[in-house]
Amino acid sequence: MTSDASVPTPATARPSASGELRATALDQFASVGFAGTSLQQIADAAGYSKSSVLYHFASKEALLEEVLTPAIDRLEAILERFLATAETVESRRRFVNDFIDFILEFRLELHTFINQSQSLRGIPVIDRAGVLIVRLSDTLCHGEASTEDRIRFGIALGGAAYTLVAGMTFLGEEIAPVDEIRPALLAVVTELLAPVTVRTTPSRK
Amino acid sequence: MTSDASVPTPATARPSASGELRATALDQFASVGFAGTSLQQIADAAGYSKSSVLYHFASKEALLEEVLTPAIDRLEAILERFLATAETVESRRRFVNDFIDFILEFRLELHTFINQSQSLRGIPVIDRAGVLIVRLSDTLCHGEASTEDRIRFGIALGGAAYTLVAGMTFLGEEIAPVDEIRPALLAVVTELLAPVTVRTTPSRK
DNA sequence: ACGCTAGCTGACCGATCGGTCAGATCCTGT
DNA sequence: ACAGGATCTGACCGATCGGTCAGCTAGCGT
Repeated sequence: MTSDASVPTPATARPSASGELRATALDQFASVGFAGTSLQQIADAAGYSKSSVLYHFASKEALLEEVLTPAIDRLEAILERFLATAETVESRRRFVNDFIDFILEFRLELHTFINQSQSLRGIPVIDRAGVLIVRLSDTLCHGEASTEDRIRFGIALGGAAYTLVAGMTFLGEEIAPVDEIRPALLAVVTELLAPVTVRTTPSRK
Repeated sequence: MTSDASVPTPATARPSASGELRATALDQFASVGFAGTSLQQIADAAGYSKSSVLYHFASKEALLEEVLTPAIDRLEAILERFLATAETVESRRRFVNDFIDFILEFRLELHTFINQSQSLRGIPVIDRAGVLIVRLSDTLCHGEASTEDRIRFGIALGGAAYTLVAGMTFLGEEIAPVDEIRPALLAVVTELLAPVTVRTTPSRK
């Protein structure tokens, strides 16, 4: 990906060491937490030495940044796209669809950020994600701070992050396939964020 | 609200050292995580020495157990009460009400458990809570494993835990008072857990 | 006045933390 | 064959981790 321009990169195999380390670190960060994950654990799980991890990434914090950045970029793109067009029932529905795809694709990154942003304040990528979430919330609530609307958004966000990572592992024994989860998740999140069936008009006082 | 009935407890002061330590530890566990919290931090924040913490609690793990146990006991009582009576629309509504009260009263404990149960497996109180959650989920879904119903439950659980602790701190700048949060939370959770029932619309728009 | 105990603390322990550094190994261009 | 950069590693560093222990102090029953 990053380093090898000429080398053919088989999509099936995982030749890149830094990629392997990123993936391993993400698993650990999402399940044990950033503070609870040691560089030694990451190295052992990925089959490298701790020194190798610090060769590829300047520090533990830098590793976190590299791991989370793609997800934040994607979320930012989704928000910008939503803001670029006038809001209609249709555009809001499309936004929710994008959002679901984002959640499903970056569930581990989302879970990591959602559950640890408080304790990781000061790390640039975390702060970036923080203002993004606030913008998202403000956008969906049209600036006016309706407590219930904000709670709807918070529950959809935190609930999805929890359910897809932590909840699935011990609620459903085996994780249901994405094609089964997606429609169910879409239905619930749509209900929370775009209650179109009941009140199609955006709440304006 | 956490009224020690007969003990002469001046509401302003906080006489109990172990109580002070429990409260401080809970704050830290919920915001920085169990692994991310050191005994030193807890001691400093509470104004004691690390040795004092270990005098009152046999170990860091024992401290966690003491901190979480009241919440788990309460949750267990709520479930047993729900199971004790035949299920009706009314009993389910009452259960949701109990559940909301539980979430509001034990938000920090719930958040701590919800977001860290994976990494804390093996600790008795965590495992106890785990089977409780599964029983709750099975009860609400009537055993039949409807993916959407399970997702509804997971989102309500994880979403509430997130919103009331992490979400509120940076979505709404100041935390709204409980009397404002409760009805909103009740509406959203009812919508998620008791979809058959008509939404209790105060419809004040 | 005395001893006893509960509460609390600093000194200390081995283990592990994130991070540095000097090589060892391998791979490629010449 | 050789040079040189990329990759990887073990040894090592100071700091901090959870936990132990002996001792200090204040209050209370006698």
